Amino acid sequence: MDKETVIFSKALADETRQRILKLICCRWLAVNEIVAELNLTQPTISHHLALLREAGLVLIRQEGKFTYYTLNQAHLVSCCGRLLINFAPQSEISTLVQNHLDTSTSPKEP
Amino acid sequence: MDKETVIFSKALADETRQRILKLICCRWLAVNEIVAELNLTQPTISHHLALLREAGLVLIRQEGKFTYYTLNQAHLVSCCGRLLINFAPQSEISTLVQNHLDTSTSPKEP
DNA sequence: AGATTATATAGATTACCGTCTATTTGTCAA
DNA sequence: TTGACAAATAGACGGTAATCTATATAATCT
Repeated sequence: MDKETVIFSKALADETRQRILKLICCRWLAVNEIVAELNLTQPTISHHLALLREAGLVLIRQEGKFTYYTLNQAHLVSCCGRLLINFAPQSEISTLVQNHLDTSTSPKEP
Repeated sequence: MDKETVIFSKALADETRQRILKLICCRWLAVNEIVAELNLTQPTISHHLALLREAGLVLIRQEGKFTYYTLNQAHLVSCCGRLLINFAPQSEISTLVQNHLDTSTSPKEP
């Protein structure tokens, strides 16, 4: 059983977490900036960020008293790819993904 | 907010449901056949199948007193694609998926 | 050092979810 | 029509998870 895809799906299975991921998709945001965007308390946001961190879905950078988060796109791509390969092996897209994951994880040709 | 990706993720956010999807990935199985494979009661399996049905992840065919289920690969591909486009727009794979979804949902050229 | 701000953690509460047993509904065969 | 089997639904129960308030930890500023 592919446990990783279950962990991944659980991490995404909440509207608040998807809103957070959308916010930090292509940029680094500090926790208080995320709090300012969503209508929730700071501990709630920290809780969700901890879950996302455990799922490997965020990258973290500490800077002074600020902690910046951004979405780990590579891991998300890898997990979506595994879902496609596991559950849609007959789809054309799966072979595309398969090739992509192969070439993007192996070292470059000389 | 993309509600569909939340519904999709919730549907996958359980090990039992992923095991069911794996079983019915490329074939039609009756409920009692699924029950026989997993170590759970028939109502539990029916409950999960209902959730998967509401998420659009299964196709259903009635035949006499048997009800056959199979994984709806097209819908799974579409949802994974939306995850990638939403959350990994900078990834190479996203443009591949984008093109794939465009061409596979529009009518064929004459 | 003390005050202030940023974030994480602890603990409580409430709602939701996975599973079970019991029952209902629907289909077929005798 | 009755009996047997397939599947869905109802209701109960225990566990998990989302949110909050309160507090702890850590860094910065005066």
